[in-house]
Amino acid sequence: MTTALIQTAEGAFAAHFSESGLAGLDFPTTEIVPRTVAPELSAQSSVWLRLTERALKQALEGKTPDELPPLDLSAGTEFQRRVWDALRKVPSGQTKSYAQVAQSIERPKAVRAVGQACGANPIPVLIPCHRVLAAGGKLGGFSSSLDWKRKLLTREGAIPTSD
DNA sequence: AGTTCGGACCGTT
DNA sequence: AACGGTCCGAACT
Repeated sequence: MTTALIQTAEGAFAAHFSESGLAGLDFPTTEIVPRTVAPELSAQSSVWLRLTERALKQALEGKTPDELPPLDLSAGTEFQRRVWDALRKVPSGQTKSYAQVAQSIERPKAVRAVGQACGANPIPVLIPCHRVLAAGGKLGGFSSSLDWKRKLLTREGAIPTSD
């Protein structure tokens, strides 16, 4: 699993690639990244990196990425992958509640579990866990800072009702 | 209107 | 067995 940094206007994201695709994406950290020699990226990984970089930048502008790298979600459980798939179907500018997501995957009562699965999302931004709000249009939670959730939503034109 | 409380519910560790 | 990025209704302020 190799890691590469992606510079954006918002800071440096870390992208993790496995043999089968993009497996993780981390929000910029304030920590100083140790200056190690970048391991060589396989030819394939560098292609994926370009795709990731492009997609990420588009997403940060609130646009829908025109192409994503292959995603490696094999680390997730069946339930989680189902949630993540459902998230990917929520278009930019729109939002769903945790309950709505639960219904869309045929588990209407697994509301809190959906919340958990969102928090376990290894590829935020590209898998839009931020588009899931609490009932009544309230912001709800976010593993990384809520500021990110707000920022992403406003960029997409989905105005989280106050708060 | 807004807030707080208490249960019910389900997947993960 | 305990914990969540929840939800809903009831009972408050």
